Amino acid sequence: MSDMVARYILDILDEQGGAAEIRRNELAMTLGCVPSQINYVITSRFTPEQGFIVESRRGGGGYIRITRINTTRGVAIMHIVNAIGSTLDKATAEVMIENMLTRGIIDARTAKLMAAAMGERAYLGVPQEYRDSLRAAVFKNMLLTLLDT
Amino acid sequence: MSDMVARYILDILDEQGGAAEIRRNELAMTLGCVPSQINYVITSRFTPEQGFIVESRRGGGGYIRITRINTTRGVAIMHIVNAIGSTLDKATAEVMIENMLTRGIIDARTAKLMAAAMGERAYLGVPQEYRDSLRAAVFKNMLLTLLDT
DNA sequence: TAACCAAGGTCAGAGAAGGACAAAGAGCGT
DNA sequence: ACGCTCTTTGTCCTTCTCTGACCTTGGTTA
Repeated sequence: MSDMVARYILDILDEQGGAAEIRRNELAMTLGCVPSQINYVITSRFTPEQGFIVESRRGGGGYIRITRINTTRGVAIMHIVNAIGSTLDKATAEVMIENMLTRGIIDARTAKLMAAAMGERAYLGVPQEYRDSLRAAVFKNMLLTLLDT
Repeated sequence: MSDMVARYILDILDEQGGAAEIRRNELAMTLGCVPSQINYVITSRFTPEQGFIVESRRGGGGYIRITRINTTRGVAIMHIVNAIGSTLDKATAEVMIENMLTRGIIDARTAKLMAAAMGERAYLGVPQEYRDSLRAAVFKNMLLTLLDT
């Protein structure tokens, strides 16, 4: 089933040149599965890690939009994302940011912004043991959106 | 429907350079919706939070005037920083970011980046009770760096 | 001034999507 | 058989939208 759903989405992605907008319930109907199956497929096979961006909206006229990322910049970023484990200390983050800056993957302002989000000051209220994993998550999240631009 | 109404208003706003004056019933008629729909759209998408001022008048010759606000960057940013308390939930952060975007304080990429750092997904491993205060700290930190760019 | 008409405002309730998560199932390697 | 991972499903939740009944305010007119 999951394969079918995934293939269906990939087909649209190909037809539409990298962007697919679906309506969850509708798709579930046409493919004959429960709606949450769509969520499962998306969260398991269309993750940012695998090169996709997913946006969605609830309520009337809601949708799920899936976009494929492709640029070389994207590849570089994915590389970095993959290199980050479940934790990330400030120093390492800073090296990575600096690295991206010199490689032209990000501009100076973006670098500053990211560095700010990694700074120790931002995590003052958080117990030591959570800081680095949190930092990793925030950093990954930010990187992934860079794919979009 | 809401999208249509919003787009219609935004179009006028652009044409008129930041100010749109509409008549509720008339607009509802031309767009084919109930009058209160107009109110809904305005209260949900043209809030002060999002950078708009709305004035209106009832009775004969009544109107609704929507104006886009435009302050200088630094002031605006400080305003936002000050508006953030010790905690910040995701929804509020998103509204603020959207607001900054529409006001031209930040560009689309920056907005996405910041939104990513605010996203619930980034805080999955963190106990609920720390998330919002952490988010507030990260957000403020990022905002402050925007000041010197 | 009282009565009336013309706007716009409020609010609650129904409906329309999508999201999160837990429980159960299916396959597979050891 | 056991444990692990990936799937499938269902239930409950949150967000966003739409509508209608009723309210308030501002002009107009007799």
